[in-house]
Amino acid sequence: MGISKACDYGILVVSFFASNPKGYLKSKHEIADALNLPEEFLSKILQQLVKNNIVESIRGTHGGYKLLKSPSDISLKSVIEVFEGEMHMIDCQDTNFEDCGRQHQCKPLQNVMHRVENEINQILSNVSFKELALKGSNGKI
Amino acid sequence: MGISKACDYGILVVSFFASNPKGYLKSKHEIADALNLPEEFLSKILQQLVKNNIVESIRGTHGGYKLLKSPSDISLKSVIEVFEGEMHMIDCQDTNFEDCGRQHQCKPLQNVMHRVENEINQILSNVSFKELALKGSNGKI
DNA sequence: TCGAAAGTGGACTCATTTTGTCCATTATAC
DNA sequence: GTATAATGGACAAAATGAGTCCACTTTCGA
Repeated sequence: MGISKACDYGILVVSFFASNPKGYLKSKHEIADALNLPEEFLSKILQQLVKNNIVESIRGTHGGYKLLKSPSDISLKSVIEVFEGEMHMIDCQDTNFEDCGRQHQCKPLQNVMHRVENEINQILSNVSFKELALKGSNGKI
Repeated sequence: MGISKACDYGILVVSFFASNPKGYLKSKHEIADALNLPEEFLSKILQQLVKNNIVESIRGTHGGYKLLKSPSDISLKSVIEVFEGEMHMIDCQDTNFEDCGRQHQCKPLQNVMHRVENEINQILSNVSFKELALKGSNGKI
């Protein structure tokens, strides 16, 4: 249980924007520099954040990226799901259990697991990037 | 976010024992059969459960595995940690941030993340295998 | 005491995913 | 038009996950 590096970096990036004034625009290169991330990998991460309407991209000279929403409107859950997809404690999401050959044995297990998933999702929904903003002046120490 | 197959199977195995009478002893082969799991892979899973004092193994003819503790004394958290280790939302557990080159930027991020980790651990601790036992007679449908 | 049943553990394979990199293309400002 | 910057596809190396194989040890029972 844990998140991928991509997701980790993604959270860091959003948190970086969140700790700066509204509309703060930075190029991929500047972000990579500020956060010490591999630039080309960061590229992919930013693209995913753009696709998922968390970050906006501006092309051309003086282009870059900025937040599309207010930090308080971005939940930790929403950013994690960009990179990890929806949380599923257990693999088997079958409603028909013929496939796994376990018939209905895991049904009660699933019920509890789904309850746990919901509880965890609740926690992640309730953390916003207002809270996750890097403290310190302009996100720099 | 999710658990590995090994962990999934591990939970299933413990839940299988939990749904049977105290002292219920089954061989690897029988368990693999009952739960439709690859036998040699199950072997590794059982070994880890043994190492972590969740399951007891008995060697030799008429040997097998059985629970070491009462289902109500085995938490979901304890079994997940056998296979996934301690939950760490984020990779960086450094107290000195020189390594990642991000200085103290992720410090506040870490604080929130650790709070989230604790909350999730709380949830997983509060689910026991008494609750996770397969319903139905003797765990069979 | 020997053989069958059963757990142990190391080495190994194979596929998938993760973590990147490279670069040609497109868009924009000056 | 040229410099700057994002886009996206292809590629590659490394790590991880899932599972297998097998030689070994332990124990029971005939």
